[in-house]
Amino acid sequence: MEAYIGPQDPACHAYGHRRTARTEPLYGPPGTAYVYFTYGMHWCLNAVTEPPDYPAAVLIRALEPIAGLATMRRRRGKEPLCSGPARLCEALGVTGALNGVSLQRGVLRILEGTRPRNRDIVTGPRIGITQATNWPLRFYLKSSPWVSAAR
DNA sequence: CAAGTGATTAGC
DNA sequence: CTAATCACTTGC
Repeated sequence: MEAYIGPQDPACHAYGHRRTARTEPLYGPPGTAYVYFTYGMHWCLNAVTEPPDYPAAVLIRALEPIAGLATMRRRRGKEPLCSGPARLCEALGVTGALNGVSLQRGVLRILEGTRPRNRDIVTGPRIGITQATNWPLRFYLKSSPWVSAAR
């Protein structure tokens, strides 16, 4: 995942408190989905992280597909299934219809699971951005094949 | 490496 | 209104 840490982050969609129709969900409560459409064809899923009116979120870049593999394969049509922010949205069927919904209750939820040990979490520069390119706000598991396939 | 693709945004 | 940009993926 990658953090987009708010008004002072030039790579954040809400940089400088930019508040438009698109960025509105970022100003909602933590646990809100922020789903945006980019490059004319891809959806990307974020989870809002800060209290209302402080627009910050994390972009989900990869996950380990555990259940519903057949459905994911049908939606994606190819591998990898969930390595990459737009791939994972396609595999999970996430679209703009879920923009602004709660990720704590509803059809799309982020559950509390087994937390990785801190020493297994690695940081690095965020991918694919043109601003603040070397801020170490990408967090991932070094030994995870799913994130390595996410570039 | 470049193309595809269209919403979003800033700037007239 | 116009034009530039874009937190990506795929196929050369």
